[in-house]
Amino acid sequence: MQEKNYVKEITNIDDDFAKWYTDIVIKAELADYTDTKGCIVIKPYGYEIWENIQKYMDNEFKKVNIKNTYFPLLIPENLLQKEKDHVEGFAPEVAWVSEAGEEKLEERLCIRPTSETIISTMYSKWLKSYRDLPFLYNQWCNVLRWEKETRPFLRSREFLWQEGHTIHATEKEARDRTLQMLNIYDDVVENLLAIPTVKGIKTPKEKFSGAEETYTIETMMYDGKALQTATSHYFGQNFSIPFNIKFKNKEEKEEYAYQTSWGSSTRLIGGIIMAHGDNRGLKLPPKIAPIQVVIVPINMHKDNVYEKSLELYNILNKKYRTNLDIRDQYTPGYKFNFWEMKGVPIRIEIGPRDIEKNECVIVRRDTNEKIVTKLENIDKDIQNILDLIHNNMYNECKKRLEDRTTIAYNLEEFINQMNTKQGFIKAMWCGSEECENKIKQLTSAKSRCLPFNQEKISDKCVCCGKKADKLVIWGRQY
RNA sequence: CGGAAAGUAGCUUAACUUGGCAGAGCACGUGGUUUGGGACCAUGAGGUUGCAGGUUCAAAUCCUGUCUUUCCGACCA
Repeated sequence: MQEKNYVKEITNIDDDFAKWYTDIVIKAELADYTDTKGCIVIKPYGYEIWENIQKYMDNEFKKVNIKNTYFPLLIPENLLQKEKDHVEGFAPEVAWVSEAGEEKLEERLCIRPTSETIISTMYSKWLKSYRDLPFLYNQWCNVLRWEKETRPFLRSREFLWQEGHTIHATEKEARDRTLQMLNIYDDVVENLLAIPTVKGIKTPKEKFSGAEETYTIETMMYDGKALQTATSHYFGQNFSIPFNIKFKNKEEKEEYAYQTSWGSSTRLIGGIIMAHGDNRGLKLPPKIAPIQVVIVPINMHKDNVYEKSLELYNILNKKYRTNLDIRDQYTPGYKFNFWEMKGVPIRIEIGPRDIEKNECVIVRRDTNEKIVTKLENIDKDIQNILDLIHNNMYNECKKRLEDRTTIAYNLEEFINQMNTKQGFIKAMWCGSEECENKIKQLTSAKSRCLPFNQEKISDKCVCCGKKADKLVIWGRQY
């Protein structure tokens, strides 16, 4: 039984990972290309993954008092100009509306690439007193960035995301909030998506345009490249001063607010595909899989296979997202491959042989293990196996992350390691942007973050050899 | 933005070099037989050869432009 004959029409994951990725996106019906350049349509199976992430994350936000809002898609040009770094960071990829019908607009409107500017403007209007604070708002929306090169979910011109924006009376409260939201993202990525993370702070070169500090959740994909799955920014007063977000404090003095923003996008779906997928196709973490259990009846028209399958479906569907595949035109073998490609965590096979013994066969997507079980135990077994699958998927990724994280003490080692085993490199850094640039130029790897979990592996910068006290995780990125 | 490659039915492609009826496999529709790892028989439908222009009696084929996708690099919360 050869893998090659097993899977048709999907590029081998080790031959061409990029091609494999786009094959999965299309064949598993997550998304499709459209006539609008650089923009994809997210199909029901992909959108349901997003909804499942959204549902969980939104609930976590609400637990920490975040309220949802909706701000305009269009932002007048003058607002964008107010924060210098921010405008410089985004200007090259902003799309403009300059006409409506036959009429040329007096002021151009930018299609939001992110909403700091318009939200800050409104915050400035709304804020009067320290008693009003904090403002804890989020919005689920689309944004547009005129990317030159696009890939489904990972980088498209229009994408869906959530952006949270908060203002606070004190620096400490804002800083705490920045980290609190980062921890929510960390929980989502680890416990919902089963992807281990590296948490840390970005170097000044890599931080968000206009931020004082940017915190990040970094993950490693199948090929060893890094994917930034979410970020949380502490702005200090960088926006509140130009946007005039101020309030009267207890001492009756005017003070500028302290601000945060944090975001995560449909890029998470790209992360799921690339962290977990294999040569049989997509492999979805049980907690966000649109279909958690698929029942494939065998010899459906014989005995009472159909009735038994339907019975089983009715039991399971109360508790799990279940699908009963009664398509008559496909053989069981076809369906096995089809649902594996779609990444469904558990398949149940039920045919005359099983029904005779009051059993069915449970097959795990992650290990391909077949488990025969009594029908009366099915509910309990499914829950256990879904948990096992989640943990196993997490551990597989964790193992890869550990295997492909190496330590480098000098530039020669760094280059050698990055070229032989693409992954993360732990190395000391002196703090200079020149060293970051040099490493980038020589290896195309960038600093991912200064991990919270700092170790002192040496006291010399991996690049220039000068005194260094910061540990940086480096890697090539998506 | 720089370099490269590719666009023919939903998908994979043949015909292109040397201009002369656009052909196949998969997928799809219908009827039937099947069903424990990608079934089979019969039959049917599906095309502005990415788009625009040029050369020619004649263009999928030659020329020019353009659009899109993919890959590599630059850039990029």
